Amino acid sequence: MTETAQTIHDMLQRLELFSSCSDDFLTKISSAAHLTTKPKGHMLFIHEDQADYFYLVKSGWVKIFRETLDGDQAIVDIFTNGHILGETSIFQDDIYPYSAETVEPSELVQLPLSMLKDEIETNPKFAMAMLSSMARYRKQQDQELEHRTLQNAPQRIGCFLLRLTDQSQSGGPVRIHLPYDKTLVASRLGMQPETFSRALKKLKQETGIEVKGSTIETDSLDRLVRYSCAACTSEFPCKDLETESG
Amino acid sequence: MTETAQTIHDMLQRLELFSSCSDDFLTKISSAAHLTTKPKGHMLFIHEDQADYFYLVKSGWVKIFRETLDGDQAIVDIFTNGHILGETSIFQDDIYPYSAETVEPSELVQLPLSMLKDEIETNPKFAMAMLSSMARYRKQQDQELEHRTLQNAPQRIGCFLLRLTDQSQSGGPVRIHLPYDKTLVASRLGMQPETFSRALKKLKQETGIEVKGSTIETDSLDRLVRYSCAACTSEFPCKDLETESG
DNA sequence: GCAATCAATTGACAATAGTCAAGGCAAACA
DNA sequence: TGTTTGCCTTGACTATTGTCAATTGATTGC
Repeated sequence: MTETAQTIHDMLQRLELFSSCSDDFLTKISSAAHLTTKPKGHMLFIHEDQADYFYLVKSGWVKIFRETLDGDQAIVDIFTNGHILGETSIFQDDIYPYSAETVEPSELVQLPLSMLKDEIETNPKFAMAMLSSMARYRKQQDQELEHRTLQNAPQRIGCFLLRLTDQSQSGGPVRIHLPYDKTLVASRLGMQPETFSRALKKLKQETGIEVKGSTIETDSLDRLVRYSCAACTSEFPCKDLETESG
Repeated sequence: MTETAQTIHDMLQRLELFSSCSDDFLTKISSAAHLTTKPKGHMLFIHEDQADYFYLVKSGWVKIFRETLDGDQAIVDIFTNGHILGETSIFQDDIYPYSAETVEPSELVQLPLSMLKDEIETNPKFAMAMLSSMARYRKQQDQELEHRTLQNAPQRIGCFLLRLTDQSQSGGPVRIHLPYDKTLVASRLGMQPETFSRALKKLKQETGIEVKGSTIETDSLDRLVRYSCAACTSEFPCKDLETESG
């Protein structure tokens, strides 16, 4: 096994999704995989293209989105470390259901869908893990839709910030760093950049957070939680909102 | 096998999701199932309750939703004939991820989750069918989120109406009947009843549809498609938007 | 048949978010 | 160092949607 293959093997092994896979399988798929570094703005695949590979994000950020004929786009999600994307195309006649593009310089592992399909069909535990991952993702997307329905712009931003924090540690001062452009955060939350800018200002007034460029600080998350989670059906800290799948 | 069990058996057999299941399994789960008729407004289960059963809708309509402490609710989806709901709780520690309530008088089949779990773990083809169903549903929810982002109220209504039509037959006059209250359609589309009422009026002006109570008529779908699908990433007719799973 | 109830519509107004245009700021580059 | 570029902010305005209140309309039950 090459050094790269070994690296990929170790990465996969650490993912919960692949925890039920044999070492043989991991070795085989790792050998067929490619690890690449892509600059910001690289298209991984396009909506409705023929799908032969799925991707694992090693580092960086990748947005998945769809766009209308006149260039308007809706961002479905933005993934980072340990998330996979494009894998659902094996259930969609090998057609990608969305487009994917790096939004920061990113390290990506390209893996053959055919081997994933084989493994699902032959390893019941893996199929179960896959189902589990999809159910978790689905719940997350349901919540996303809920937020669009019940939360206004400042609340959606507050919720976004909270999800960037380590929710296990509460109390005490917190520093949050936006992982990518504000314009992109805006789009991820379904609003215009101008709205984002003004809504962040409002959030500052309402919760006393400090905004310095792409860093947000606050003495305590309390006020942020009270303000943002008021219009939500889940209580803070939101559980089950982590998933590897995309 | 009782007569009811036989009825349920036959229903399940006709669903794509269960097409890979043995007759033995269908007989077994049908015998453990209950077929009930519920009036409008009956709660099937509540968000975060312990989940022991999943449900199949035989007729009528069931909304799945979540609500905040102050009673605001977000409707995730509304299901009818042949759709199942509550089944994802087996991947969520046997906790229902949303609440479910009938919105029309409905015939429902209550089925034990434990047997579903067994079948997934022992029948790889069924696991695959389950994955397939979830992937399809996921794509549909992604599109729902996209619509909230890109479409305005009249367009969302137009799109909703189009999805109620038989999209294979095009051209010629069409009559569409709203399957439940306008208030509920509004909520399903993430808007207030007042907004729905005004948006429907606007849609009428823009596309020439005729609105009489809960019946909508038009000489041709052309104008409706042109107006509603302009802000969408999929072209009409939208494929892959049908699923049995919920 | 009539009251009661709930759904739906409408008007007037408020709040929220989007659009367009103009600057400001900061990182990157020559 | 100065310029360029792209991101971000701000102002002024518009559009869309929400809110509250009143009314109409339709359906149900007595």
